[in-house]
Amino acid sequence: MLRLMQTSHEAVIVKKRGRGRPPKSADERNESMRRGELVKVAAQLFRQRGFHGTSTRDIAAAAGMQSGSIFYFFESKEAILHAVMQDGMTQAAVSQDAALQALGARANGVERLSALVRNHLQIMVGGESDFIPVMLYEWRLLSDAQRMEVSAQKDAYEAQWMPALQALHRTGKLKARPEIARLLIFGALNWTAQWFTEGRGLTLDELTEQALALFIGER
Amino acid sequence: MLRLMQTSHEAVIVKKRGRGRPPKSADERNESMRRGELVKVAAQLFRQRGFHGTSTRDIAAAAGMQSGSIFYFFESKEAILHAVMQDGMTQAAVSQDAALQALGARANGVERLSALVRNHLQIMVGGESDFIPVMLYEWRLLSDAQRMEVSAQKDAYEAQWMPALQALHRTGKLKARPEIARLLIFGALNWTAQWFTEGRGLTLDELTEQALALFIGER
DNA sequence: CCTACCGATCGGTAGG
DNA sequence: CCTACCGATCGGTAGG
Repeated sequence: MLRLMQTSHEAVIVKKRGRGRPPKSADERNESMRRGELVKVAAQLFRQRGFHGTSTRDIAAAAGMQSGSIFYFFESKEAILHAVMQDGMTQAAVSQDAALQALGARANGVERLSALVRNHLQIMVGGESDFIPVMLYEWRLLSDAQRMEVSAQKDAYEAQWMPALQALHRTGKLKARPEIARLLIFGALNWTAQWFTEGRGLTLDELTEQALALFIGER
Repeated sequence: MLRLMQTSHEAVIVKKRGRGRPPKSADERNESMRRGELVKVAAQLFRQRGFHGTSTRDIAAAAGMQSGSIFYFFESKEAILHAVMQDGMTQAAVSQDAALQALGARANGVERLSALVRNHLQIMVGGESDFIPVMLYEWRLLSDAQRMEVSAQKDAYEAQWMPALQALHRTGKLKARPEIARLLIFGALNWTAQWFTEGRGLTLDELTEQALALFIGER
């Protein structure tokens, strides 16, 4: 796990595939690609069957590997779950940043909340990503240290909702306290993963519209 | 599983512990009590550690039995989960009926929704029952037949919300369509199991108040 | 209900 | 990355 590198003046301990060093060689590029594929198929399986309902053999087979090979890329099954959640939160943050950027600085509270709700629903039920649903429903399986890491990403993601909610509260369109509203709203949106199927009676835009109507009485 | 009883004129097949026959003898009373205890401790463990995170040995130990003895009462681990959900829905329905009865017939939409929200939150986070949280988060682990049975109970429970939501929609206090509002509202309330801890900053009544404020702009 | 046990599966590892 | 394998755990059962 640790590699000892001898330089002219000192001994330096470098973590394999550590954060600070971008992949360089062709080998390393391939390795990180395969790793990413594993995370992706694991996310799909975890979403469909749950973490405990998916064996490491299932993941390996779905990625076209032998069962033991997974542990060349991850030190444990739990580490795969952690990676799924980290990648998912990173994706979600990127997507949310883009949605807010597209709005411009002069957007009002209704427009901002509308964009945030729409983006979050897209992630939850849009079928493009399995990461967030897994994160939400397998949360407790992480170790304390892992949970703290992902929590930090989640907190940053959710914090971006507060300006919009506070603005809406000030103008009287949101009657609940912004902090509590945030928690209840995320509940309502996250739960859609349980019942919403795209194209069955309700489109994503209509769902967004109904959610806005429920929370602030307009869209 | 089946017991053959010989009467004077015919052979009758009677299901052991079938629905139609209430327990009679002292043995049967004890047996159904022990069964109920098992369901209760299983609900606690399932809520804390999840279905897959709980072994049948854990359940047996918590009930003061040997590991094999559980299968005298239940034919499988899955059957215990099913029983947890059935008992939970039955409890929830009783509690909800009582809450609605207490209101009287002249209650308006706001009062009705308020009572329903308060009762549901009480079940979710009140600490008295572990059944509903288990039901909501381990839903997909049931077999199709089991899920259909519990679904019927759940549908009846949720149907009782519709008159209140429709009345509020008519008077313009609820802006979203009642059917979609119901789904989003249950999401918001069910999700509280993830973040709400009684007595930490927010009481159950305050939470009810905030939820009502969010959904219909008043309490 | 208990005792004693089985077969299957699972996460993970050594060595290449 | 693969092969070959291990120890632990698990749901469930036979027989009393």
